Amino acid sequence: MVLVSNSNIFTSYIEKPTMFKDKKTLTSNFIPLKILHRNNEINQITATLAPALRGYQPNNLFIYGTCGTGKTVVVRFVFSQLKEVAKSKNVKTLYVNCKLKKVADTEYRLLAQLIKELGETVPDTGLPTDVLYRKFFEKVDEKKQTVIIALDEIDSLFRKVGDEFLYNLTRINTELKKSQITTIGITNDLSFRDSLDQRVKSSLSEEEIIFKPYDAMQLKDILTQRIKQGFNENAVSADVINKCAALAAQEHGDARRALDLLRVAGEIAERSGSLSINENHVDNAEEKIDLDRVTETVKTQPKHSQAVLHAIIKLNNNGDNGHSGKWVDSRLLTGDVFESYRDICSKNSIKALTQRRVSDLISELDMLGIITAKVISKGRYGRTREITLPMNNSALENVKSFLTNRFN
DNA sequence: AGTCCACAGGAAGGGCAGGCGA
DNA sequence: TCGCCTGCCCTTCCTGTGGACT
Repeated sequence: MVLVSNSNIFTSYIEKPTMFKDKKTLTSNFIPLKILHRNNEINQITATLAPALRGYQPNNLFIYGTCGTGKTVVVRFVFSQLKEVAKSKNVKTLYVNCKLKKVADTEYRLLAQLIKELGETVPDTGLPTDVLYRKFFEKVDEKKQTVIIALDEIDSLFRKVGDEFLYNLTRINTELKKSQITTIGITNDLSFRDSLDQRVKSSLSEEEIIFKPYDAMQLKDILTQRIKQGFNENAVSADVINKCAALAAQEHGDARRALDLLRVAGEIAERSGSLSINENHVDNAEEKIDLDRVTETVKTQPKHSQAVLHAIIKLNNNGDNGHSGKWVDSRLLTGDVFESYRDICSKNSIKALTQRRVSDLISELDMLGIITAKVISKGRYGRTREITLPMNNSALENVKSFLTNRFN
């Protein structure tokens, strides 16, 4: 073995000048001291939760708003403020993201997570759910207190396990002797409320707040605020801020997207040896974010999902769906994808799943945004899904080369 | 108006891995 | 060790569906 140099391989990285002052301020989970353009929403949530400080039970609250409209950051900000004042007032706040896989994506895991937040641990599996409910009740009811639970991305848990857990949570107060619980549901899905059971709907939506998307000017303000904390002076020009804000405004006023663009553009610029960001870096960042998202999602999918996607890409490439029926066109349909998938499985000595299961895998790929699958009817030639690939060329090439290496 | 197709998608349940308490 | 519980992934069985065709 030959040592190239005596100095540590990371020395040059540490010594290199950087444009970042504090990179964590450019991430979406950073809570700034002042939240811009959300005064009304903060005031409404504060007014809803304030009775807890006088020992009354606050109303349950439902918060709606598309991605990156500040719902989570506002709730966490209000919680942090509440905690400051409520130190001796027996108010406890719990925040759980129901979309976090293996953390709170089932009724059992959600309860386990809530119990953990209250300072006790339960096994990851093995206990009956009613035992967990009892443990949770006991822990909450240990002393006179108001517990406020924020359930972020509550719709994804609902889709998986139904609304029984919401019903239980909203009815829990009748079981408690000393304490009381308030639930805050947070969701991106504006139609979610309609899918709830009437009894859950009425008790959970005692108060409702809708977060509107940010416009380009508001996004500019938010970026400017974060740039002051996150970047050195002169690292980001006004043109770059405008561009990031405009791109994110096109994406339904998504502040998270704007911050990601800025941070990734900064990383790209720094790697190319620059100490400031230009508009090209932002373009590259936009492409990189999409590319990373798609390829990372594909790489983490189970083997059969990857095989289904491989089948779709292969058929899409051929421009020929291979079906021989009367209905002749170039659209990809479930039946053709299933045939191609079976072919891939047999070539790779994998036991193929049933069409019913493959149908679910296609739905899952659709939900992840990797493909789009629309149910169509072809009259007497049946009902099926029409599948298309919305990926851009570079993402498609990346995914294709990964899947070609993986399967024969 | 009735028939027919090719699925979609709901419901029920099997099999497996893993934890807990007796 | 055993019985019972869980989550997860999957199959089997079934009903429902929209629109072209007869």
